[in-house]
Amino acid sequence: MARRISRKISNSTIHRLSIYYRALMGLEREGYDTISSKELAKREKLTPAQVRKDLSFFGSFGTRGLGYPVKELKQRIAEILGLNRLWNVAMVGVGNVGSALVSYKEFARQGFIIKLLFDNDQRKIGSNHKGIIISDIANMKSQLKENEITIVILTVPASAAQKVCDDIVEAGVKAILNFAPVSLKVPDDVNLLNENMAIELEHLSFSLTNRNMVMFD
Amino acid sequence: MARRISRKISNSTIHRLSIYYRALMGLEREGYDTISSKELAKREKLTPAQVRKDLSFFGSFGTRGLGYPVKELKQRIAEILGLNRLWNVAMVGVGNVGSALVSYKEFARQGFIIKLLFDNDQRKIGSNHKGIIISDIANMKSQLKENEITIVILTVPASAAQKVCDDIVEAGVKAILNFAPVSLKVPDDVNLLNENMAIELEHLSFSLTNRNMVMFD
DNA sequence: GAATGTGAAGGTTTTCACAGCA
DNA sequence: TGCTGTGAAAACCTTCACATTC
Repeated sequence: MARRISRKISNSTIHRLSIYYRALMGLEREGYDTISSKELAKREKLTPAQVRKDLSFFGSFGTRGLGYPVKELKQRIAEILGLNRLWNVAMVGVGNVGSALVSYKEFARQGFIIKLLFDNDQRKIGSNHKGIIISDIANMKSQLKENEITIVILTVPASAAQKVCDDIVEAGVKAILNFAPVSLKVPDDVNLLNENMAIELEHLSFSLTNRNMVMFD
Repeated sequence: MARRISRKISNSTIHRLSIYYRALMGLEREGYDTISSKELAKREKLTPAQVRKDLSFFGSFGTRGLGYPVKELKQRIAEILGLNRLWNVAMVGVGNVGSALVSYKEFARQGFIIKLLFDNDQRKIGSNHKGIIISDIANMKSQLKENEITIVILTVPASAAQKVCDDIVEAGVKAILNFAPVSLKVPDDVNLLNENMAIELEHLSFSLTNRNMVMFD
């Protein structure tokens, strides 16, 4: 029986779990059977203690003196992250970003299956995009329910995002990945994550601009 | 004269600066002249103390009893983030993700101008993509230098990423936004940020899977 | 009165360091 | 011996609370 998690796991730990998972996929391909926290940390530019602490929240997967079994640890992290199953995903807004993400291989590889596409542009509705017919956003609510969609990727313009988001919430969806550059209001039981690629670039421009942080006064 | 920053600013603070910046753009459009930390925090689901503390690292921009002047604060944050100028950006790898990002409006709006596109696919090289000719990746190093590119967005397949990254570093570029799902090695003076949209989805699937975190043993 | 700016307190995350086990 | 697992310490980040200013 899977052990329940008894404390709040930090976002950083969850994020690193995804990083370990990818590293383990690579290690498996490279033929490793076991991996030490030291080596795993080195590859991902973390500390060995960090790796061990992160994993220890979920159980004891390693062997003292040896390290962690690559295949089993990978499988165990997949379980923790919920990747040992398929997730029905819908994409709302099939513009630039949306249409690129439909064919983003990394999603399908981890079990995120894009089942439905929605847009409000009459020219797009009914057309086939990478094997999926684009539906009218007017029918979204019922279709999200019928198709048991559990995750929505929101890629509509900022101005439309809150209204569309409200409909998604009303359809009972509890997880939204929002690409619109706007802060959305959702009930407490809905998981909303914001993704904004411009913000990452801004982080880079900050670093370049403030390259020499010198003591001044 | 711009005050130099005397301590290490945390990544979370930098990230929130981008959030404040977007909020201030909205407030300006809505006609606000001043905004209190309380109101700004409410809009972005933060605490007033957090807002004030973040801003205080960079100076005193507010007026006691009144709040912060929207226009000036926005301008000041733009300076801090390095958004009061243009950045020459190159995109390396014009596949699904890359080609979508070329027309991502949010980049140009913040001054990130995509000047060059590179790919290694002979069928793509020479073709015009949204007004930019796709160049042969074989000529990348010299062209990055000639065009004074300061930021590179890397959207090549994982298997090619490290080699391409090495060339980018050799061309003297100090900031890379990497979309390949692989951990890249760069020298200490190069700013590397990883962006992986699947990891965000995995965070959501973790939350859905571990929805009821119950004390157990 | 209202809201900033900021030391100090409180909380969270990371790192240390070592006991315990293969 | 080598490496995990983990309390305790250290570092870091957020919130509190209040003196200060408009």
